[in-house]
Amino acid sequence: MMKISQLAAHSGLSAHTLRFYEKSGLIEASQRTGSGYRRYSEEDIRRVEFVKTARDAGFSLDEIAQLLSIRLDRDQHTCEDVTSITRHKLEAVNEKIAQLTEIRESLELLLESCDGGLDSAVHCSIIEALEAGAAKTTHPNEDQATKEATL
Amino acid sequence: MMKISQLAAHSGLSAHTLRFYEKSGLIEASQRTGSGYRRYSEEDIRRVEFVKTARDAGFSLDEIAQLLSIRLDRDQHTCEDVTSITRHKLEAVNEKIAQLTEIRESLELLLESCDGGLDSAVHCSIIEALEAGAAKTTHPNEDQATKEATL
DNA sequence: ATAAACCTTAGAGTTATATCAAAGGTCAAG
DNA sequence: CTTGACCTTTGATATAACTCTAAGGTTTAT
Repeated sequence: MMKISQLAAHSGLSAHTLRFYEKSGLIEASQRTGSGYRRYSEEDIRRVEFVKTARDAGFSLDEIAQLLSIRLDRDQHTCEDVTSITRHKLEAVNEKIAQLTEIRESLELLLESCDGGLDSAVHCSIIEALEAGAAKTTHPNEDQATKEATL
Repeated sequence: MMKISQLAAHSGLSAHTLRFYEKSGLIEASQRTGSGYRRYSEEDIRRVEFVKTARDAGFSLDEIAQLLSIRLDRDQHTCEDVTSITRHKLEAVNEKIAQLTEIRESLELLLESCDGGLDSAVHCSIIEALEAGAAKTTHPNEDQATKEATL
């Protein structure tokens, strides 16, 4: 039976974060000492490790909550339930990467245009490019591009 | 001289956002009507366009504030000042992309391991992988990986 | 003249994920 | 028995960039 600081050291999550995850309904300490200290059982610890692993894999706390409820009640769920969450996550990640890649291209274009020298910025081509509205490198998707995939 | 809603339509930023940018010190309406309505001059409008373009290029509002102050006082700054901001941004974007790419790999690995069928998740290999601690695909960089590039 | 559409402000709320602070109770060692 | 490390709770703070609300004043068109 671990105390919270031991579990923190063991899991790589801070005691603060463990309490926060508990408040969020992700984990719990199945026992308390008489004075109210949390005691984590082996099972509790495995759950915390699951959360940590899922977090490292990129899942949000909400998604982890879904995965946990599947884990706790496996025979009422299908593999498809799990892959669905994972696929959606993967799509969101891919979308975010695509956005950032566009931004990277914008920035690289800006940098290419400017020597970066130590002389005055009076004719700095980056400033000029931003004044000329040179943001969108390629995609002219004004449609409903406001998706913004929160990730 | 435009009113705020006209500038909103023109710039693609909402009137709310324009007021928010003003409060943040990025832009202003150089005049007001007797009743207090904002009136934007051509110069004001160019500044708003600059902000919008820079935002679309991926700069944060803080970074845009820096760029604006350079733009307003070009001969007191060098191209290096501008490229420095841009390079740092590019580095942050690259780091974020690298993180997301690792996450993508984790997710793809998880998906590969699971058929995603409609049968019970009792033996779902994704759940099992998360229980086994299969998060980190490659990089074992435990060092100071807590950089977390806010972007 | 009245209704619709527009404008103003200050300030609160949102999202996600923590992180910290305050005020105090508990435990182990010397 | 005291000191220091640890634990508890509630609730505030942080980040970034909005987004919205409330309560009210203005403009324009019919």
